[in-house]
Amino acid sequence: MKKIMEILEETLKKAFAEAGYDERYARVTLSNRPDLCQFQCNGALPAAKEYKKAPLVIAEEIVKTLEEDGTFAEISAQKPGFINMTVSSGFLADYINELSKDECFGVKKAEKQETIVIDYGGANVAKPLHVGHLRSAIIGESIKRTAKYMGHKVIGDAHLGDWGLQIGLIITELKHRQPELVYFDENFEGEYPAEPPFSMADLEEIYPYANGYAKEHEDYKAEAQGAVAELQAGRKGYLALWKHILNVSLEDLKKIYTKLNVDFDLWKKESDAQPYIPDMVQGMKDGGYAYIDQGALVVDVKEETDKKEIPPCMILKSNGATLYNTTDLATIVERRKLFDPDKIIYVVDKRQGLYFEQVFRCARKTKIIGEHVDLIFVGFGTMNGKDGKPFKTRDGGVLRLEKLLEEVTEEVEKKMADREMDDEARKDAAEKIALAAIKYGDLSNQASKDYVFDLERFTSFEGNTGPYILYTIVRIKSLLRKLKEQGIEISEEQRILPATEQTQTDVMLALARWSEVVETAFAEQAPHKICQFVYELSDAFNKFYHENKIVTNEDENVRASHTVLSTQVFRVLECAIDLLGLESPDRM
RNA sequence: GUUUCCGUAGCUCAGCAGGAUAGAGCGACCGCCUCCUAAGCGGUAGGUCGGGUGUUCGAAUCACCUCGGGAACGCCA
Repeated sequence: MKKIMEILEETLKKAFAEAGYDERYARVTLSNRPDLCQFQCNGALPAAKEYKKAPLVIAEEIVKTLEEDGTFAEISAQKPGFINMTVSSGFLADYINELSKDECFGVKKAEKQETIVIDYGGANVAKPLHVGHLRSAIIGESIKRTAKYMGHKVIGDAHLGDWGLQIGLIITELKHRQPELVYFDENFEGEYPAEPPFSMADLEEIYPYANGYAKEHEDYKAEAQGAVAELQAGRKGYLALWKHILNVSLEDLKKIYTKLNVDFDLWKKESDAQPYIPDMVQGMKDGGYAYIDQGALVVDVKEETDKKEIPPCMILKSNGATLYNTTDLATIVERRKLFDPDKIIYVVDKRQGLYFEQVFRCARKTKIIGEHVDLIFVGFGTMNGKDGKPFKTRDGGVLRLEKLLEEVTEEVEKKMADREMDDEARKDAAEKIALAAIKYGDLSNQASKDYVFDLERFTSFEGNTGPYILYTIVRIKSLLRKLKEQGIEISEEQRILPATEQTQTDVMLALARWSEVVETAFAEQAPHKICQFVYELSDAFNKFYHENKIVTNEDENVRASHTVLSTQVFRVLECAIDLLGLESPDRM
């Protein structure tokens, strides 16, 4: 289905053409003066220059040809040369009724289905998820859902970090603590134990300790790096330990991601790309791209047009070990082989921007990825505390994601204390509201910017927050439930009547924007645009709700019409929050 | 040092393919429940869009400069 603005634009184009002007001037936008009109066209202003006429004269000519058009309740030429348009309530009602029949409420499925890999996990094994992983998960999940909704074939990959220095650190620390373990006996020939020699809790303690220690002790760090190299070279005992670490962590990670309503289609790990490395590296050497510099194997990626110095992309460290770059490049090889994607989207901390630029350039230069494949870096900002500095716990430590969820849920439960609900429903609602508070608080900001995590504000049930959105949905659910209780059935054929007052018109105009919002949110990887829309629609609906009796309306036709309109709002809101990765409770 | 991002109301943020009086929310103040969830709705106050110059009929939006803050800049990921 065409968007409402496309319809208006076509109408205007005809008018421009008829009046002898280029139809490219007929661009229609939302009005920035809603007090005057709903839509506007500013084309007469630039056209004035080309045709050497006063803009207002042009605008008037256009308006004249459209005055009788039933689309508009009002169309007029204003001051410098604006064309102001307000559509007729009949046209709007017809339009919304048509949209209602559409499966996706007007969203056009992509004409060409693309295969898109979205890399948005980045969690490291052996490290508990902390708030730093939150953004990647939340934003990536939303982008993934939006892409799927647009009809693309999307593969969300957790892409766990299981092959880097952190494993070396853990192995080293274990070796120091329990040198007697068979994993460290190079002459050991038997089967390694099936049970891991540590629990997740152990790992959570070991890693930060080892990491801190390595920062202060060069030799210890060197030992850890050596362990990584040995692991990568295939030392059996280390491989066995690595497997244990992986298994223990994976279970924990899956649990928490489930709680976050984040589900990956694929749980690939850095190590999975290892088999692709030898050939890839060989190819880079054979192709004459890679050379040895200061002992390390690198590929130059700087370009003539660069304003800044782009360092070469390192492929192998001077000790022969692979690193992040190697793995990421090999992962591209792997993804190409397994999925032949049209696009790979990386949802990563924006501080890695330069790094990914290097990797992307290297991938293209060495031809491990074709020109037609889009490599997209979606860099997100830092989540800060109220002090404007990176989010920390009160004692300065990193806050575990689980803990954060708990705290927010508790906060919500506190606020729900006076609600009359049974415990199970309350718990369910509190969890959904808490998640909405966190996710909406995050997603409503532009991803690339830092933002302030404010528990008070996010869990507040007022204003532009997740809870407010859920509340709006719950209100509609409640309405529909009431209707059912009273045995009132609304036929599927029931149409929405033309609006008789402003709040209804506003709801309908908001609904009409859905398709455009989803499409831009997808094209720009901008979930915050969905949030903005969701808020505006909720706001419009709450005003409408306040002004109108729906279930209790005396006029049967109006009641039916209002109910259908509410149902459509409900449909769109549910769909929208699903794209954000939220769920609404039945009551709250 | 180089590069880059950001600076919009007291606070948190939208707006930025240039267009009319720059929008929300929170906070402050004032109102609205015999009526479908008041977790709602209405209203008031609050801004030289960091500063400057330029391009333009027109700049929060584009260019340049400047101030302030963050970040990145080969053997971490």
